[in-house]
Amino acid sequence: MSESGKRYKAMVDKLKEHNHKLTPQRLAIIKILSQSEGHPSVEDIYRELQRNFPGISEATVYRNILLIKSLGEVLELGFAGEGTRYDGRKPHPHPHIVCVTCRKIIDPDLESLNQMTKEITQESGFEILTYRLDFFGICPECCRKKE
Amino acid sequence: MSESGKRYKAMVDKLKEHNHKLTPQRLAIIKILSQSEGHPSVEDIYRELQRNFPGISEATVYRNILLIKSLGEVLELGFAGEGTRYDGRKPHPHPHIVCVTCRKIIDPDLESLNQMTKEITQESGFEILTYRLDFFGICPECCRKKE
DNA sequence: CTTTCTGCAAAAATTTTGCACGGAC
DNA sequence: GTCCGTGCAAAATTTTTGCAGAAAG
Repeated sequence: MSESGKRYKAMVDKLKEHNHKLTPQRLAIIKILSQSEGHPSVEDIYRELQRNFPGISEATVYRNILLIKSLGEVLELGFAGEGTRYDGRKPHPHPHIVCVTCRKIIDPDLESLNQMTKEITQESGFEILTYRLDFFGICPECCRKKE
Repeated sequence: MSESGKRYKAMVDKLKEHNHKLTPQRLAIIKILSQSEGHPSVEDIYRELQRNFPGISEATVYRNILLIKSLGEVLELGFAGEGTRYDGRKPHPHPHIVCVTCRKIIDPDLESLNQMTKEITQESGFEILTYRLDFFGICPECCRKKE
């Protein structure tokens, strides 16, 4: 099964497990979340849905994302200056690299992260629950085009 | 001179350098930005200002923060779920630790960061321009209260 | 004096909520 | 049949914009 297929199934299972109904709108939303590589906004998801659900309401998108978020199946990414965006493919915290030119987002592996979390815990005395790490830069493709 | 005094002066200089007028409202806003340790929101700044400027407008706060941001003298921190917050004391990127209980934000020192940026550059081929790193957890004070 | 800045109010833009109907189970 | 979920509209937020008058330089 494809990666997005697995994510879709995991979300459906989580909904069933918590006795939430599987409405067509709800399923369509999790399908988009499980497939979108571009970290879509509510507005993106709403527009995408309108192709198959002409009468769908924005409130439905907001309410379902709220629900899916409460189940821990989507990662919410607030950016200053633009609306909140969502990652349903990898719902657990992970670093991103965002190309400021083409807005592409890549998920790198980072050895140093566990080390860093330890350092933070020791220095601050906080009980660290989660984190958010984004690098912003220009991707190799856009670097080439610049010249 | 105090740290906040230096920041205040740096912001005033930057305003002069770019031929922006030094209105009382503007000066009051940069004074708050240079002194606030709590990473205030626009709303926080607006309320604070009302003590000395009863008739001040929210639009003035928004417009001035936009200006100061364009001069690179304040760091904008967008969080999903709550409004944008600002750091005028350290306008260049640095890590934060956010207490999810009392919303306090503190600035830790982190040795591992340069190392990490190198790792990212090598792995991704991106030209890294900036980053954003926030840890979320429960601060020592709130940990204690919980029990 | 000139140009920018401010306050006010209206307008956008974004997210939440109340309510009655409809559909999943 | 029973609830939960949806669509719609209104409300609550948050941020931006237009304009006339005020004030900094």
